[in-house]
Amino acid sequence: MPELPEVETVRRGLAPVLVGKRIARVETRRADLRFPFPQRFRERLEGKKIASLTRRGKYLVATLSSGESLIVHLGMTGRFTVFRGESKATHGNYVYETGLGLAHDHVVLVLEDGSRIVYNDPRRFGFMLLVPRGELSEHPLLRSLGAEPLDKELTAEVLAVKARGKKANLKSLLMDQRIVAGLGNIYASEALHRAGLDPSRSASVLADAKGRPTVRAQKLVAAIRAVLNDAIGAGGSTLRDYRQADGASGGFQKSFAVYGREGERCIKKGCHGTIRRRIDAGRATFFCSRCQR
DNA sequence: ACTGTACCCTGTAGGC
DNA sequence: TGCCTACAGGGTACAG
Repeated sequence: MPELPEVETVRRGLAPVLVGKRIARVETRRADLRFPFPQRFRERLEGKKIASLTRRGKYLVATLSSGESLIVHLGMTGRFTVFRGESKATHGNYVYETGLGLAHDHVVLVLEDGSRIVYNDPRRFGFMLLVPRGELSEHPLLRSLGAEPLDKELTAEVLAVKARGKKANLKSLLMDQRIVAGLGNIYASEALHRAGLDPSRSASVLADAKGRPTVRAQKLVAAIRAVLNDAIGAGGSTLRDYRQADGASGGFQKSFAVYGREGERCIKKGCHGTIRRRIDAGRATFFCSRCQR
């Protein structure tokens, strides 16, 4: 579910509630998510202040006053919802009764101001880890992450260097978190459509014989940035599970050019192609066979 | 060193 | 209605 725009939207929703606040109490409703919770998980969070909430790729990183950082990945269906002290709150179709909780409410952070931050995750592909702050950048999960697409570090040059000599196709390249951090199945398809590139083309078209970036690489970097920024502006994309921290749906699914639009007309000006769906590396890929080359 | 497949888990949609 | 299959935003562990 959550790719970079969704994680960033959740971060922006949580930050005003969490940053500068102290965690009074932690409830865990089971022993594990994707991985077991860290040793003494609750004790290591309770009484600590949250100094900052940042994002790296699809990871959320909360820095604690104890010197440790809480790393969270939302997996496919992870969701944070904020409840500000009400005994009963309704957000869209999501109803939460304090103290009871819904199925799959796995973790509750109770802040000293009474706010409750509930982590819900039906499929449990998400996880939470605690890492000493100094070891954050060397942590195996974060260490190998590629360029942050909205920062300057993602350039056509970087993409060309990483794509050189690769057999993988463009879609797989964009999905590879070691190359670019934060793109998933939706935004890889959407970015390739914006760039006019066929997802099944070899990634090697991004570099010339000397390893210099091609025009295609420049177009692709611009398309990645644009689609991610547009999606963040719309509060992310809601297909089924994803919600913002206040329970609201995202809006970018209304602007998909290709994702989920199999059989429909291409919306690109002057192109009257039909959107196709294909399985690539086990994942559904959507594209226009006419304007994506 | 790379690549494709199976798998983790639950819910939902569609065909029969 | 119910049963069965396929599929879903994630990543990883393998086998080849």
